[in-house]
Amino acid sequence: MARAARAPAAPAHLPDPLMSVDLLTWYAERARELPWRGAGASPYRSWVSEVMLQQTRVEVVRGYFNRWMLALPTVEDLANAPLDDVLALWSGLGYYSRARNLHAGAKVVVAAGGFPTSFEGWRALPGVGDYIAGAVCSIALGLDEPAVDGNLERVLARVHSHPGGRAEITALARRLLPAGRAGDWNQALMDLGSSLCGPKSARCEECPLLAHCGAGREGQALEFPLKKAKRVAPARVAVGALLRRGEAVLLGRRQPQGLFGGLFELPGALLAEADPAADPELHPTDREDALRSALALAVADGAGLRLGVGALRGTVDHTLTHMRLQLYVFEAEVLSGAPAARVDGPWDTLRWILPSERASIGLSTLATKALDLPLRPAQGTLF
DNA sequence: AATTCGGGGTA
DNA sequence: TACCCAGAATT
Repeated sequence: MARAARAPAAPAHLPDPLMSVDLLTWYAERARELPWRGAGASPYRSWVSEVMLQQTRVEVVRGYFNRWMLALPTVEDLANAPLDDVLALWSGLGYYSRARNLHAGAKVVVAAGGFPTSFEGWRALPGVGDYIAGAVCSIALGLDEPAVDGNLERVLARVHSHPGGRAEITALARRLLPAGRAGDWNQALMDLGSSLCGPKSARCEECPLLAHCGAGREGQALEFPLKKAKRVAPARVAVGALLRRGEAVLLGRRQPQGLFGGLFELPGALLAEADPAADPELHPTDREDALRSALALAVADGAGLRLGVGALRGTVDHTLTHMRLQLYVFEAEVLSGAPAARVDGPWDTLRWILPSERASIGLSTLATKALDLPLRPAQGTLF
């Protein structure tokens, strides 16, 4: 259902301040145990965890967070690490600008001689928006700041019978916030949103806020907040070349901004939506020939290599938020030239990568799938 | 205000 | 399939 064109801005229900007492009581008994909570809390750990948790589920983050802290236990370690190492630790987590911004932010913090001590200070760091600034300030610094993520927006929209919207819900959160307990209060609502008050199910009878909740008492919890209609992701076609030199494979490192920025991938190209080879009506044989041509052109242009494109090794289907990708991976050989990145090309570096180096470079899940395409039957995989 | 950024769990 | 997840930056 699309957000109403003239949604009422005012909440249809205002809870009393005692709501926070019931919420904190509930939280004291059943807070989730997480590596960045309790004795594990610090500005650095809180910051890293919040960045990792952006649009990413808690259970996925646990493993990444623990590995990260073993490799980069302090902000100085992060600031001094090469970006390739940082992206290697982030590989598979997605939204790679988060890692690039975190790395850049660590350099800012170290240069400044320490972490910011105010909301505005945190908010000025790259990759830190209103939510993360509020979360770190309330949880790690004890400041009275709201931190409205998807959980807070959903729970508080229901409590107030309000259509939602980050700015308006933040204002409502601020007036309920119990002084001195903002960190616990924010996290309590996050836990509540992840356990009882979900997007598609609300177990209101178990909820400590039911007596305070406008939508819950009306049996209308799932009607709030209003949802926005989203468009379907278009299908796109991409090509990649598998070039081998002994055990090594030639990979390109994408320029450090935009899609998969700073990550390594098979040399190739994302075809334009209007490319004839992307026509779903095209005969498979004609398509393969068109893709071979597109691949040879892309690698000649971006890597300075003249290729002989051979057999289709396989295809990889991969879904991103805003597009569905089908990657065609071709075996290929270098007919002439040496790998050379172009300043304005898609890659800033081209490098022959050995299997043993795989864990030390940034790889998207898409690139990992491409590298893991099976060799000819009974020969295993490449790496 | 919309779009661009990944990937996966869940129904 | 279609959501949507401890969102931020860009246009």
